[in-house]
Amino acid sequence: MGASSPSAGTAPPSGGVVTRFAPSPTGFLHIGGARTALFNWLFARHHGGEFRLRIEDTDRARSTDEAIAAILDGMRWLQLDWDGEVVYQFSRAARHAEVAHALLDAGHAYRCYATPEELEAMRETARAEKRPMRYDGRWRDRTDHPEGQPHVIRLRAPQTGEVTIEDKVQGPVTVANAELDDMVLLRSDGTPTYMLAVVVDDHDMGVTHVIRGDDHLNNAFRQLAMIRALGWAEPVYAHIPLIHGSDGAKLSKRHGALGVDAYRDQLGLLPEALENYLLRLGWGHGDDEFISREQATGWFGLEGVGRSPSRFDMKKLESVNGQYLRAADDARLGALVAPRIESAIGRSFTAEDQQMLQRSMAELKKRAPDLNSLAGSAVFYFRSRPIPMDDAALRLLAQSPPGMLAAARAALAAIDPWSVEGLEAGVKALAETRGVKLGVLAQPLRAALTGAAQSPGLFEVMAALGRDDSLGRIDDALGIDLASARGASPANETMNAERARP
RNA sequence: GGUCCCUUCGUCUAGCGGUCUAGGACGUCGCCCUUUCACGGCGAAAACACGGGUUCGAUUCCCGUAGGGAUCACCA
Repeated sequence: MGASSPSAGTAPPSGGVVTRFAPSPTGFLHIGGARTALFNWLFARHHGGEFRLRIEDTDRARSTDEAIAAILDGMRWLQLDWDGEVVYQFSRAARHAEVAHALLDAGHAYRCYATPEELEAMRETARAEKRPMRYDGRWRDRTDHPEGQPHVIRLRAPQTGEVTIEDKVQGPVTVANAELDDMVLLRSDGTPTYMLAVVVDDHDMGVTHVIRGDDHLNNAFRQLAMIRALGWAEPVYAHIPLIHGSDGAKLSKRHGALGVDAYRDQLGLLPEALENYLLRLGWGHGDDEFISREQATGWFGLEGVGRSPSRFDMKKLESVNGQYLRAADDARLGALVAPRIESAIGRSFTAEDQQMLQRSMAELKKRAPDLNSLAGSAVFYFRSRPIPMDDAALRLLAQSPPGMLAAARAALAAIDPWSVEGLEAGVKALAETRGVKLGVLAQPLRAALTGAAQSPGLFEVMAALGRDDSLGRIDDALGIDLASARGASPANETMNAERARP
């Protein structure tokens, strides 16, 4: 487990807004968690307050260090910086127990000796009668406590009346106290339950606004009962709707829900794109689609958060990503894409490669929806001869009128200087003398030079490749036995083929 | 099943009683640009779940119905 932090950290600031993101480290930082974190971050920053991070690792069996690392990594990637030290909930178990015992001493809690079998029996009858399972309070008023027997500590919750939460997103939500039972605060092994831990930690950390998924809305009523018994300040609640999959059900692995690391590595997204997409999912500011972090910080408010769950749309995310990709700095893109290409071609980049890559970005980024596609579209520059041909390229070569490529090769060999203008003039002249459209010449050339059917402008490609490599690649293509090449080629391994889809 | 929540184009949303013959974006389709694919430009199809109220007037307010969702542990 990670570093311990027995105290909840810095003292609660006076008056300011304090939000928190409190994931349990039982898996990666998923998309819903990322959005919750983003909303909390934005709300805190908007109000000039604090945004804290707490790892809820009280479930010892399911919490892992890998998950903690993944969550922190994801937060950093999304640039959701938190204030103060990370609070590890497990390390605060003693404080949680202390509060539970204070509640016990004050008569707001009691010891319950019901056995697991008794509880299971209660569950059975509840099921049979189609009622929700509720602890029947059999130890609530008993004083004949068996000495030394295992027991839990339960909250003595109000049984009549009702509670209303003025939720900032959901509005006022009222539930009858009769619907709630006496929840367990301290387990029989003395460890705190989640219900106890959140309340105590939120209080000790000075959290003023609890912004979380609305799967916690029901919990809020029970937590409020505890807060009131303790006489602590009640936080403002805002329960945001969950993100659903395309079928409308809560997003899960079944929908290919991935950790944010996968959005970065496998899907090749830019963090600002994911952030923008997540922000617009369930929140809006007029017709604005592209919102910078500065604008978001200035505009964000709980009033803008929708009350109905929204569906995750990969297509739109990709589109947003494409927009950010086109706007991104070429040097930055080159740096992000380089490792992907290096692993594809199996060698490290030289300084020259770096420059070539960076120069190619301006054109390539216009047609790439993500970093993987971008890498895939740039990789042909760095392949060593003979370069692999994909099926579409082979088809282009096969369909090209006989002699066309050879004629083009001859014309190109005579071109001087080897520049975009010179190349364009030469090839266009040849097309004219041959009486064919430019495309008839350009397509087989494109295939020969790039191994693909799509690429940036042909003349730019040739200019970048240089005379020797360009001519060499054409010679290689001329030598391909097209009759047997198709299908037998091991070469249609584009990076896109390796790209994982959610 | 109990409780709670939700319901505008396929999707994300704008709309906060009259400006709505309902706006934007993604996706889809068509056209233009063009050496390919994109990018870009132009255009099209596409929604207020249903039924009652309230009101001079409902997409906007209220109530039902239907549909969807969340939650019902000594998990978090």
